[in-house]
Formats: sequence, structure tokens, C-alpha cells
Amino acid sequence: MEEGLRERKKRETRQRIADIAMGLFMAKGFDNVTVAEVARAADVSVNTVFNYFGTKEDLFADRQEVAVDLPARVLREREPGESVVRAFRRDFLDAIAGRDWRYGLNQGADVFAGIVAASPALVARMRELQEQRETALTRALADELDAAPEDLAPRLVAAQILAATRLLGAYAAGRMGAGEDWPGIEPDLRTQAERAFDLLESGLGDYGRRAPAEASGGDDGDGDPEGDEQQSERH
Amino acid sequence: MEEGLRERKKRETRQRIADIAMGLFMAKGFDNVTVAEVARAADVSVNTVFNYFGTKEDLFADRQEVAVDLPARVLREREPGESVVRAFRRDFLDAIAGRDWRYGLNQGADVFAGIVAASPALVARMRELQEQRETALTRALADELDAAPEDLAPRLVAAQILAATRLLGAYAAGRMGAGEDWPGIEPDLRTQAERAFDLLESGLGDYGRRAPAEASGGDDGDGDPEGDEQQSERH
DNA sequence: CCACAATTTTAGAGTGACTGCAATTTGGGT
DNA sequence: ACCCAAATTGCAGTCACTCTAAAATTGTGG
Repeated sequence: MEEGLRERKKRETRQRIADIAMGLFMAKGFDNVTVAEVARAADVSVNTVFNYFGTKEDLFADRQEVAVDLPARVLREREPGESVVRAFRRDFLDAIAGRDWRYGLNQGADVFAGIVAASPALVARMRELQEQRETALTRALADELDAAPEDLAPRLVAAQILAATRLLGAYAAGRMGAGEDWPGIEPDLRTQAERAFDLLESGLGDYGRRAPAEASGGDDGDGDPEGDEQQSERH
Repeated sequence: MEEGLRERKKRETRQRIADIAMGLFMAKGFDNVTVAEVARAADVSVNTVFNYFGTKEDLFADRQEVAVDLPARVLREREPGESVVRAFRRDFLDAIAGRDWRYGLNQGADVFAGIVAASPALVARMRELQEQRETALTRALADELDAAPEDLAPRLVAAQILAATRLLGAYAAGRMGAGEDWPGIEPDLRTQAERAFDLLESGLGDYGRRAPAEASGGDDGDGDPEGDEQQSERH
């Protein structure tokens, strides 16, 4: 008797509430749905909703919460001889091929992003989630490389990597939201990803270096904005 | 008559409300102060408070809002021949010497940070502020280097730099909050800053590279976590 | 000094998220 | 059938915030 009637019903109720809530959010937008409305639709009291979900935002996040530890897993499961950045680059490129939901590349992710963008509370929630991912990845990094507790490198590395994946995800979501179809987006996304991870690997170097006071020739104001040409390529 | 009685009173009222509010927040913590309380202490109605400040958090931020464009200014005012990262490195090191408030290095910044940390709403607010700084810096970067609108590099660079300064600021705040005095913190902070900006400049390279399957010698699990030895130095 | 209009402030009622408590229902074990 | 614990519920209350309409205040022109 691993799961009595009690626990099953509890799980079912929670799921039903979350599902119905998500349906309403998708249909009317997060801010245009009250918790009372969700409760009524799910045939429970408002208090029961708050019994399962601490806040209204939790009602939306629910599934996302799981994704907090995923970057840390990518790190831990990297292949022998593989650097941290290379692991994430590989993972992201694979994710493109599979339209992975983890980076918001799955079909319909733009609708999702639209709902979030329309609600300040949800935007704030996503930021918080990102921060949780960052601390999780930081811990995993510090743990694997047994860095000194004072070492800021793990935090910085985590922040940089997550910034990259976040931006790439946003880029994809943006183009999907503009109505473009996936075949049109994918190659560009792939290019952008390569560039972003290249930049991470090779560093900012003298990115955006301002022309010295006494410039040599006529190169004035139209310099190539890319700053990583002189970096060693390693593919 | 640049400023009539009307405008002066308005400005005064706004300032009085903000000041009194900040005093209460410092004394009792953000969440333990109601807007009604602030209004009563400032001798105005609750509606007047909301007339000047859109949200309760605005009552706290007020001054901080100004700091959104500061990173962009650092970029624009960098010296000839100076790369983006070096500009920020210089600015931050100068900020250490002057205990600049922009990075939360000023005396008493830890109290401030404590108040913020104790309130989820304020933490969320700070995150939002950081994001605003990021978009501002992104725009400035894209503008200066006239990057293509599709180019993710400016966003990524902005995110990386702001992550670095954010972490360094948090590091300082953490140690200040632990009761250490500034002379004890400063040299360490300087070291950490150098390291962080070095990492930014030289890139993550093969940071955290896992030992290949068939390792040559007895190097097992205790590798040097620094991964930028093989990067080219360009000073 | 006196209206008159624009602006600011205010009171009051209402919404919605969220909390705490006490009462009630429900499921499981005896 | 009986009892205990957990789940659910109703109810009252707090607080941030909105909306509307009624004062109070201030600048202006006669």
C-alpha cells in the first residue's frame, strides 16, 4: 500500500488545480484571472488552492520549479575531457535539434513567453527562478572543482553561462513570437549560439576597444564590432 | 519664476514622504511598515503617497533609480585605447578606493543590503533594477559599436560585466555584514576584482575541464581550478 | 480683494492576494 | 461503529492598490 486513497486524491486535486489554472491563464492572461476564479473552476475553496500553492505565481510555475537543477546536471554529466563551456555548448546545440523545452525552444513556447511578459509578477518570478538556477549551478561548480569558499569564479562562471543560455532562449522566443517558423529560425539560432559560446570561451578580450588617440590609418568609426578574430579557434 | 509655490511644495512633500518612509524602513524593516503608517507619519493621506510613488517599493528605490544609466556612462567615458572590460575594471578599482555607493561599497551599505535581503519584494525590485541596467548597457554597447540589431554580443557582454560587478558588490556587502572592517576587506576585494575581470577578459577557456578518460599521470580529482593559464595575455 | 479654473489632496468604497482560526468533513486503522 | 489525524472549508481580517467624486489649495485675471 504505497499510496492510499488519501495521497492519491491529494495528488489528483493538486494536479487538477494546476491544470485548470494554467488553462485559465492561457485563455485570459495571468493578471486577468483571480485565485477565486481558479478555485471555483476547480471546485475547491480558495483556501485549498493556497493549501497546495503558496502564491498565485506558484500556480503558474509549478512545472518550471523542476528545471532549477537541470543546468547543474548538465555540468555533472559532461564528458571526460570536456570543459564546462563546451558541455553547455553541446547541450544547447543538442537542445536546438530536439527543440528542448528546457531552453524554451519547444513549439508554443512563445505563447508561454507572451503570457509571462504580460504579467510583471510572472516576469519577476522568472527572474527569481533564474537566480535559483544560478546558485544551484554555482554550488555544483564549486563542488566539482572544490573551489575555496571565497572563490568568486564559480559564481561568475555560472552567471555567464546562464546569461548566455537565457539570451539565446529569449532570441528564439522573440523570433517565434514574431510569427517565423522553426526552419527559418533554427540555422540563425545555431549561428548565434556558436558565437555566444565562442565569446564565452575566448573572453571579452579587448572587445569594443576604443581607437587609440593617434590612430595609424583611415579606420575611423566603422570598425568590425566582433572582437574575437584573433582568438584561437578550437573546434 | 522658474518654480512657483505649487511646484516647490510638491517637491518638498515628495521628499518628506520618501525620507520618512526610509527612516521607518530602516528602523522596522520594509515588510513591517505599512503604507498607511508612512502616510500617517508624513501627515498625508495614503492616496497622496500613491500619488507620488506608484508602489511601496518605489518608496524605497527612489534614489536607486538614478543608478540605472551609470554603467552605460562608464562605457561611454572610457579612455582612448581602452577596451570595455578594462574600462569597468578601472572604474571598479577606483570605486574601491573611494568606497563608491554605486557598487554598494559605501559605509552602511550592509545595513541597506540587510533590509533588502529581509524583504522578498525588495529583492525582486533589485533584480529588476539590475535588468534595467543590463538593457541600458546593452543599448549603449550596441550603439557605440554599431552592432547589427540581431547581434547578441552586446547583450551578452553587458550581462557578463554586470554579473561581475554585482558579485563583487555582494562579496563586499557579505563581509561588511559579517562585521569586518573596511581595511580588512579592501585588499581581498581588490584581489577578487582582479581575478574576476581577468576571467572576463581571458574567457572561460577550458575552465573546469574534466580529466580525459586515459589520463597520463597521477593527476586525479585535484586539478587546478584556474583555467586561463594558456590564454594569450594582451596588455 | 474677489471670483474662476487648474491642480492637489482627500475620503470612501472596492478588489484581490494572502493569513489565521475554528468548525467540519473525510479517510484509515481498530 | 468508533476514533484520530489530515484535508477542506467558511469567515474575518490585513494590506497594497485602484477608482471616483468631493473638498482644499493655489495661480491668474479682473
